[in-house]
Amino acid sequence: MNNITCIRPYADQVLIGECKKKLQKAETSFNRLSQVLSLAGNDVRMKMLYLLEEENELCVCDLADILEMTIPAVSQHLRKLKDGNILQTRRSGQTIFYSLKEEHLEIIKPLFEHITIVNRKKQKA
Amino acid sequence: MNNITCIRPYADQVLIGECKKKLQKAETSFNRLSQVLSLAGNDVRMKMLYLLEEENELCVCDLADILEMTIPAVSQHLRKLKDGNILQTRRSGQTIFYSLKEEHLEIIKPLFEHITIVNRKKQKA
DNA sequence: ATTATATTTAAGTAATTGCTTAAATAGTTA
DNA sequence: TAACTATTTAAGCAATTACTTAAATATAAT
Repeated sequence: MNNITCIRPYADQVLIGECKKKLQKAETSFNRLSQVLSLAGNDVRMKMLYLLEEENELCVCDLADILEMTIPAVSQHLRKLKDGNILQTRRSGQTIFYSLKEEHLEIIKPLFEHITIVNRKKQKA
Repeated sequence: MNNITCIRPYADQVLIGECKKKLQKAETSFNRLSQVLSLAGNDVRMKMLYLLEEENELCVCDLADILEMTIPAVSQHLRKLKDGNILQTRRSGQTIFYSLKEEHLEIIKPLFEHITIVNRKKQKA
């Protein structure tokens, strides 16, 4: 029962109490936000989201070709994004097209502004 | 050698090529972004960032009290955020204060706009 | 020096992640 | 119906995550 709280006497209990209250009040927001970010916080899924933003919709095969990944691997990432209400699907025959969904778009979209397309000139040493 | 690529003949090779190129050019951005987001995409760390945004700086003990977590647990989260260049430290005696760092602030800060402090009246049913 | 406080580090562990390969679904075409 | 294409699902596994407890550092106070 040692590491659980701090013992320092000068702790600002008022501050701590207020902070706790703030967290409590926004509990739902934190859950939602961190859940969306944990989905976007993966290299592959980040790329998927970016591609879908650019191309509007893509099928599983397209994404597998572009990302040079296995179909099941791609499918499983897409499933997560769909479960997280970030993507939606449209079926056309046997092809399933994925696209960004409205729901969490206001979180996702601004992130793309931080993607800088760098035209680097690779120099062979 | 079956699941690796799609076999469909109607694949738009031009589109796929262009998409690949886009990804390549922004490779560094994707890495940086998804790395920052993976750090923020955790309930505890999201709360830490929010608290530091609100209070400017807090010590490890404060955060442990507020989050009702063990000191080492808090310390280890803080370390990750510091390693990711999201936080910085200031020492005052034996106390170490953590605060948000400039570097990735333009990614982190807009996220807090999605944290709504709801003053919900809990109704007992 | 000794003791106390604040923090970090390390070792261990259960749970989660992201892939792999193989099998199951589902719609299409012959 | 049978064969084919697109996708999902399932099982297995190595790597990572987030915690726990115990020990190590480092500064401060006696």
